Amino acid sequence: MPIDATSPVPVFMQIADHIRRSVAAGVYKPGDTIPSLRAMALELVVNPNTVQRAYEELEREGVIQSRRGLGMFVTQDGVAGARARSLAAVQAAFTHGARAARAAGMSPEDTRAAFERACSDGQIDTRVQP
Amino acid sequence: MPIDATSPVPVFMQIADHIRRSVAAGVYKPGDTIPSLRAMALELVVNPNTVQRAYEELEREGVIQSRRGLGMFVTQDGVAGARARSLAAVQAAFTHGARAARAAGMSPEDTRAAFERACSDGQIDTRVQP
Amino acid sequence: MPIDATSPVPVFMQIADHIRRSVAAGVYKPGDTIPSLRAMALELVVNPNTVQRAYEELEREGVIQSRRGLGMFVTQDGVAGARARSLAAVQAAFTHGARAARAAGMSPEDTRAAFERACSDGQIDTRVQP
Amino acid sequence: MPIDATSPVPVFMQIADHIRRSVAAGVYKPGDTIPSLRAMALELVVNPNTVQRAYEELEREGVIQSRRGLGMFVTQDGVAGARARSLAAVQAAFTHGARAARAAGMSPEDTRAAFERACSDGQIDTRVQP
DNA sequence: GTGGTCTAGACCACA
DNA sequence: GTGGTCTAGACCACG
Repeated sequence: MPIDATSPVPVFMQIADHIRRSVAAGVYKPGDTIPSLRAMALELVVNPNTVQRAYEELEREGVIQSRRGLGMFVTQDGVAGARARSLAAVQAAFTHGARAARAAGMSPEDTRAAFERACSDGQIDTRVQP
Repeated sequence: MPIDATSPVPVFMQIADHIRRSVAAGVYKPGDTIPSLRAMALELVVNPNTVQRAYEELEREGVIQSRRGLGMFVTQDGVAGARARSLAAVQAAFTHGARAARAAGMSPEDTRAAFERACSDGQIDTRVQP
Repeated sequence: MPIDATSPVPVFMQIADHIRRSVAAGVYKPGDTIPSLRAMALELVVNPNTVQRAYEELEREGVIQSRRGLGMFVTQDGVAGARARSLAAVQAAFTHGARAARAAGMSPEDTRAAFERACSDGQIDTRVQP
Repeated sequence: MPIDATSPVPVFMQIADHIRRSVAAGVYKPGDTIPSLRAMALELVVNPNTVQRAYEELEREGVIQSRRGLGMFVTQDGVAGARARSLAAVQAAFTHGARAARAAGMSPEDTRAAFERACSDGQIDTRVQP
């Protein structure tokens, strides 16, 4: 996963978003464990505290559950929530883009063209490496 | 303009984005003045210093030029830059959305549907009131 | 005279400096009048209030004296002060440059070379047009 | 470093100039951190926000790079820029002095003498205390 | 009235 | 501890 440290959106949110999407996509299924705090921190070259905050966030949402000494497990009923939040995030991104396009005076055609371009670019595989 | 204080993207950037888009859309033309620091601050219910930061950014980009005692003026050749940056921002939003959709396991059809929904929602007029 | 509106040094000071130097150089001699407030403002494309502040500054220094309805006159004993202040300003500029050069790790040779270049560039005539 | 609050050049610019020169001189090398916002603010008896503005400017110039929670780091390729800007500033100071000298009617000999005096005065060590 | 700088002090994100 | 954003309110330069 690409972490953008310069982005205004906090790193811990980027991590949480990523896990949430992975759960929504079925990369991690209910009962699976997600990568350990330290493993994740090493992989992303990020402070463990930052990963911790992301995991806390997901636990609060009920997507994962910690079992001391065993790791973080994807819950049975958290998948629906993860899916809902992920779709909402996608919708929010598109809505934001559409509004910005309109505010900038872009024609509907150009806006649609930008979307098509985004779909091609989006083919870049962002799957997690387990 | 709607300012979202809870957004991870700083308020001053939201303001700068807004003005940039307005310039790109031709709401403010070269030679025009944009709303004064204090007027903008009052309208957005934000501290004047925050507006100032936004205006500084735009001045650095060459979109506007300050004249002490007179106001901030849209430059002749800053419009192209404003346009370019605005379009890039739109593209970035769509690309981000598309990537997130793919990462969440959304089908191309659902992704496209989300975009269409965004276009309808985007019709909300976000023009500035001068 | 070239006025730099973007400079951090206030416009009124730039004007005062210029007049002071002109007096020091003998362009305006004791008993002469300097250009009227409005003439100066028109020539420099500056607000009359700004010129006024410059003239006030010079009057406070004793370089000029206003005679109502007649204009601003260079005083007999103000010339020495104008000269002293102008020389001090020159000295200050060089000292500032020398310190900056040293702080930037420039060699004495390079520093001297920069000065020589400045002398060549300085030949640009900056005399007032009466 | 001496901060002159009465100078027409803003304090934050004085700070940025100082750091830029230090980087140009090799006091801070690529990969080094410069003093923290708060440390600098304490040392200069200045508000942290003021230091921040200076650091922002340097980051925009590419001289330093911020890492949240870690500090501000001198970049690999920002040193050249810092050097170039610093030399340009020295040149500007000398040119300004030379022009002022000429406008004040100083002889080339006196001008040169003023420069020599500046060089002696400039020996004052303005290195930062880390 | 305009923009520009500075301070004091708050809260947040990150290590 | 680090940097980053925001507020409230001050003073200055300019028109």
